Amino acid sequence: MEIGDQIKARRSTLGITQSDLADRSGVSKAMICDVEAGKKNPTIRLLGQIAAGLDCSISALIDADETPRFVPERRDQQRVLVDPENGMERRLLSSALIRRGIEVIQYTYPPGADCGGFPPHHRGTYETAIVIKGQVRMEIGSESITLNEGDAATYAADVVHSAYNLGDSEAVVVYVVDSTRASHPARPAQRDPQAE
Amino acid sequence: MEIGDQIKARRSTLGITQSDLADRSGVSKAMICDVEAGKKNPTIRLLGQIAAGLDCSISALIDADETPRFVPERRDQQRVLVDPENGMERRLLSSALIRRGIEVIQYTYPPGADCGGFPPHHRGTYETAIVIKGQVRMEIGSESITLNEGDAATYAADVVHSAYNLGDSEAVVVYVVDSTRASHPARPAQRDPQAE
DNA sequence: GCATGTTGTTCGCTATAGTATATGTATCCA
DNA sequence: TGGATACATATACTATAGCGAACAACATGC
Repeated sequence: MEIGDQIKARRSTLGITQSDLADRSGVSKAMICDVEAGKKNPTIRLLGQIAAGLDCSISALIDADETPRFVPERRDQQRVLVDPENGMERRLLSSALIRRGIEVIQYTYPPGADCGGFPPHHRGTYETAIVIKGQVRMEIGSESITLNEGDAATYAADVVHSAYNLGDSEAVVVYVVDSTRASHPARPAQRDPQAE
Repeated sequence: MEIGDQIKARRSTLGITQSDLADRSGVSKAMICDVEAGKKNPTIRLLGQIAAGLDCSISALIDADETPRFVPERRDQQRVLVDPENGMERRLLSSALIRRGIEVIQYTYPPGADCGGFPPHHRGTYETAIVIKGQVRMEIGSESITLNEGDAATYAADVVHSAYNLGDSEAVVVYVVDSTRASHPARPAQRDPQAE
């Protein structure tokens, strides 16, 4: 979906005309028309004005994607990975949001398992870890913290980070990985400079 | 943080010079210099070239924010809301990501409680619901689905949506709300058109 | 019919984005 | 003292972003 189409789509859902948008954004009517038609290559400043007029972010206009509106993810249909070494289980809970740069993953750590560490993600990646069950020790770069059931933590994941099950029963942790602003974005984020 | 500073910061973390970036992006050296210094108002196309040269998305350059690198969120320190009417509990698990447009919230539904519905979020908002415990019936717009423990679902949350605890014990659901591309973005997303 | 809007498009014109090239200025190394 | 490298700045030029205003297409009305 092209950026002009995105503007046009948002404008029509708001039920406003090009003239209205011109007034609200302070951008000339002619410019609105040309940008929607893909005839002009707007500056970032102008795009910011248009986005403001549309009550949305510039990113929303740039990163247009067609995420399906409803995606059930039954437990028995989830993508599961089990480490044969230590029995650690990894479940992907949100495949639909991956293209938007967000992952939701559930880890189940067997009791006493040494689950190794994760290599650093790209710069700008953040994670939220939520301990659903058990007690885990997390090492994030130089930080180190013990989380009990119900605890959570959010951290920059661009360093080596790891979790260890401290308890004598299995531990369950849900991770929300936000790479929406990371280097080497997961999703195809660049729009091609259209030829003139 | 200004967009030029963001480019400069990412460039230096990559350890490349302005000339290198000019080569990698196909943008003139002089332009790189001026954009970094905030003296030019780049077009979206040029910004795309620069972003490609920096291996990141345009959004990453625009939505610069300083999210703290480590935020523990102990259960007894979490922001909690309890509905006196039906005993429903709401816990905010990730306050640090809110400014990035992502919320992680845990709901605890008492058995048999009618927990009402949620009004539609803004267009472009998506949610992932993960049933940690119990059995809930979810109504999302015209869709309707029963989720058991371990099930998850991702859906566009720009329609009325609600969850009902079907079981005879409490149900726990974790919601990941992604409004990174929504209208009326939660975070201050527009950059001010800087005066020339 | 022909006024009167309303929405979208095209037409000049001016300001400026963007280029290549040259110059200045540090710093570091020989 | 010279010569590399990395960054900043200045100049002259071309392409085009962005504007106001006129224009077309399609409705409505009387």
